[in-house]
Amino acid sequence: MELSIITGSQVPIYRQIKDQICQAIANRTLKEGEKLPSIRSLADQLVLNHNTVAKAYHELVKDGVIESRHGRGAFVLQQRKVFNKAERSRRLKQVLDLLISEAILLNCTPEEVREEVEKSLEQLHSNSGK
Amino acid sequence: MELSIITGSQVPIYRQIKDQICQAIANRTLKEGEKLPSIRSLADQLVLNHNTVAKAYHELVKDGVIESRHGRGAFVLQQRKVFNKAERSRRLKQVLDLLISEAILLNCTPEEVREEVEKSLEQLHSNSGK
DNA sequence: ATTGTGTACTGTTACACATAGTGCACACGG
DNA sequence: CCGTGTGCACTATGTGTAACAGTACACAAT
Repeated sequence: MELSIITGSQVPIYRQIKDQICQAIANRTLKEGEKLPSIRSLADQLVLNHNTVAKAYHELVKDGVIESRHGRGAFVLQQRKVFNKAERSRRLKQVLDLLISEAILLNCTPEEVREEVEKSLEQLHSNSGK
Repeated sequence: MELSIITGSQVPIYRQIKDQICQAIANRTLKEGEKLPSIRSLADQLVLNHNTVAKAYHELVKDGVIESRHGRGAFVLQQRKVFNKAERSRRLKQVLDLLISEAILLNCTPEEVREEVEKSLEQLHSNSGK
């Protein structure tokens, strides 16, 4: 597990941790059932307060990505939480509203947005090939 | 100009104003050169503090969408600021990173993301048909 | 018992959002 | 010139979130 944190970013640190762990699971860098670094050791490694890492882990538990066992550690869930179609659609739409606002502001064509979306979607391909 | 503000939303009010004005320009509800409602009148209408509306207008000026003339009011710019391709790509990517993180978390397929993107992109079609 | 772990608090600092209020400068119409 | 409408700039306050600092506790493995 090697995470990189950008402190100057607008993205909160706990969110960066959360995102990178999700990506690591998608990449199979972290496998199902595998143990995550402990809250304190990851906090030491990243030179952060342990509460910040704990918040990221707590969000991942809430989202059904990992499981934390008191006194033992945190583990990638074998069975990923299944969001129903409506929930997925709702949560994607929240982010897509931001995307559309930005596209209007930048005067992008729909084609250009599609092109950029395709570029970014490549990160999903590795996950779908399981 | 009829804007609707959702106070309970996670989206800041000034951002909602900014987005809706951008959309109105894209929809041709607001035409180039047209005068926007004054900061104070819009604040009264939406029952907000004038500073909040002023912040939204200031962001729009910064982004080259509108122009504000001291003592006269704010106007939609005739000549929209032109962002170069690299800048557009960079700013889109910031939002797309969020989208990908959410897609990984929700276990979406690339196809499902494309589908949702297409739904949202319909808001851009009206703009491209100028 | 000791160590490593997650959990749960209390404080504190910093920043963003929003409100409230005031004063000032500019533009326009009487 | 004067009043009104406007944008601009500033201070101050309250609220919420992010992050840090520190502490205490409960559980698990050895």
